[in-house]
Amino acid sequence: MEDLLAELNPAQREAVEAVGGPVLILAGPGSGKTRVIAHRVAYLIKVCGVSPRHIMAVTFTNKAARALKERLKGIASAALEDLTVGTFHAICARILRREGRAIGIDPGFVIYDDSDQISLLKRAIVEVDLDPKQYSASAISAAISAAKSRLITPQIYLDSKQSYFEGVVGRVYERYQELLRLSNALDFDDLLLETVHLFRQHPDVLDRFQTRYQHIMVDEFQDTNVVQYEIIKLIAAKYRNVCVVGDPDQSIYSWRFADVRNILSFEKDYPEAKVTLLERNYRSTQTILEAAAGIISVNRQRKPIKLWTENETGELITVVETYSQQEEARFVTNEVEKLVEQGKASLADCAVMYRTNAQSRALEEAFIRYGMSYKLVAGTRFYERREVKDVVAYLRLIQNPDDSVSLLRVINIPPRGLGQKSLGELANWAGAKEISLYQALGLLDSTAEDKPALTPRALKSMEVFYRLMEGLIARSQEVDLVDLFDQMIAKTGYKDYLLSGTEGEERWDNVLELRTVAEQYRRLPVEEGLVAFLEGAALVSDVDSLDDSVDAVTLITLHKAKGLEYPVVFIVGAEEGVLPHFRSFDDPDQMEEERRLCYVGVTRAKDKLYMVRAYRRSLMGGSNVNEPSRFLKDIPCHLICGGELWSGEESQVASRLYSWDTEAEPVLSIPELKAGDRVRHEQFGDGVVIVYQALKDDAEVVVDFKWTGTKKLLLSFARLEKAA
DNA sequence: CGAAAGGCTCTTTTT
DNA sequence: GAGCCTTTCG
Repeated sequence: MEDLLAELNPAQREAVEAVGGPVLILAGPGSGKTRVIAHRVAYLIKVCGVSPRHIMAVTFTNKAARALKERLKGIASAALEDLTVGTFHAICARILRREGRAIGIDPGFVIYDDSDQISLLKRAIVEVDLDPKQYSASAISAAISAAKSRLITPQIYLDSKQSYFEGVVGRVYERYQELLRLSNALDFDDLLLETVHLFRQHPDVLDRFQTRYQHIMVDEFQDTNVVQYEIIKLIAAKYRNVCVVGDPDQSIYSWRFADVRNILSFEKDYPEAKVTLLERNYRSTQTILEAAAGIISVNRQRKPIKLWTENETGELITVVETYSQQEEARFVTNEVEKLVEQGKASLADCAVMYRTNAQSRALEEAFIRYGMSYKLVAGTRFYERREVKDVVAYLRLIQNPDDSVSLLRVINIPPRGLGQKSLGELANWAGAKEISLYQALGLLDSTAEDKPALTPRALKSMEVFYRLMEGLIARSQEVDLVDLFDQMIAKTGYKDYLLSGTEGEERWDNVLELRTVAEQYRRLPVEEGLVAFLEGAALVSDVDSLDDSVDAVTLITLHKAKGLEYPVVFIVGAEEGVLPHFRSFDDPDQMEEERRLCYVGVTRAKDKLYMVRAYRRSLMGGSNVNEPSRFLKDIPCHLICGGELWSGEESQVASRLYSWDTEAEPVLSIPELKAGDRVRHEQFGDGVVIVYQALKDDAEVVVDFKWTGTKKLLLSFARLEKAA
């Protein structure tokens, strides 16, 4: 047990040993925070003799939860099955499955993701007689989510409405919750919110959890919201052994209603809290750390944490400007190739980070063309693909037939002749009776008095569908998850349906991949397996599926990169409008968050950092010329390497190192040209101008060269001569 | 009713 | 540029 502490520095040690009472750990990037959490749990178990079942550790992602458990296996061999480790959402889902009945939640509830939520909201909007064209479901969704994140129920919302729009939101919110209840479904926010309701309304239940979880730890505390903090406060109220770990400088989820002020609240709610600072960085070079400090120090509102390291100075930061996003991507692949050839890094050592998902496209194309393997974290997420959602919807329906979003999704897939009209009629009929759609289907042949106005054909079709589902539900009691999966596919004819459509093979492969996931749940009792499988499908994040064993370059958003580290990091799109994103221009608080986001990216790098920008970038169809990111200017000059220009090896597109001293671009003689002119290039030979586009002080031309094909060139750099 | 085509809007970050 | 929605035609 001594060696548990021997590997730690004094500050880390202090944090590990402070197991009685509240603790606030402010941990800078790379300061061994994950290590501290793991050692703290091990210390509780091995040294303090605390049973694992009395410990709860909340992580930000499922992957972090797995990593923590993995790490613990190495340190503490005790029985870890009883240890509670997971995200807030996963832990709350579990609590509600066991105890939700007390507040009227059926344990078979399904979890609605964003798109499920949007479809249900659209229905709610229509049902409260509002025009869905006038009110966007996503705007209302954001408002509702904001309300839920502040523990505001529809009643409270309506009672305190201050504007017409809030009145609208309130009405939709109210109906939306009713529809959720009818579908026996909870959305992401509900998982948290209902847990609070459960605890508040049933002190006896809360007491059981308080007694169970005598030690609580929360990672990434700066990114918790008010509801999450409330859950922690409720459970920790009895023993007050609560340890939160966070870094205000890495708070990047305020748009998801995370509230850094929770850190201040913590100090107020637990005045006796011990505060520990972890400031020694073990990850990055001096150079990288200094650059990070330069960037973050501009923020006004922050607790000064001063990071230091004994690591070596390391290499300078490479700041590069390329011509376009394609060139940017090519620069990255070229550079990675070079690093690999020189034996400086493996593919897996390298990560490319960007602000928006849309940026991944150009990168992906370059990697494919270059033949370099990469792993994209996200893209069209697996569970968001149409075919995967269809299959999941069928399975959800088997588990919980009341799930109306899933029912509407699949009732006409494959086509069963049930269009909007019939389904609208069914929905109205069910709505009037306040029953779920599935219940309505079950009543179709039995009700004598009021029948929905359906054509005999539609009626017949619905009955067939109902019997199909009844059959599958019956089967689900007898067979295991994989058998159920196969029978569902067979009985619904989904395979043939998929294969007859476009990209059928590819889509079918995805279904098979989903089946492979289902196999992991095969040994569980059927019902349990189905629930676990569906819960997994609802709560996975992209980072969770990041496979460390594959040798490939990682492409990832800055947000998702939080908590990760790589020897080599490329931050691309270092431009005004991209990073910082233009949506944050008019709000200083948001701008500070963009800066933190940049800081998070920079501090992911261990040895070598590249900051890349494109002179020209196409966004939403159009093409923009952006200034370099303001964050680049906050990196001290002496940390940036100057020297060679970067230009693509295949095309002579103008690219150059961004230089701070010379804002003015080198002035070369620019020949006056127009489309159709004959030109000569030193290297490419003779050609004809196809496209001429004037820019501010320059022009972009596309030239068709006789020998080398079409090239896009920037006039000021291309040294084109006008030929006679 | 359903498939296909055309028009529309909205594009930040995600458990 | 993409997905979603509506319209149109078979």
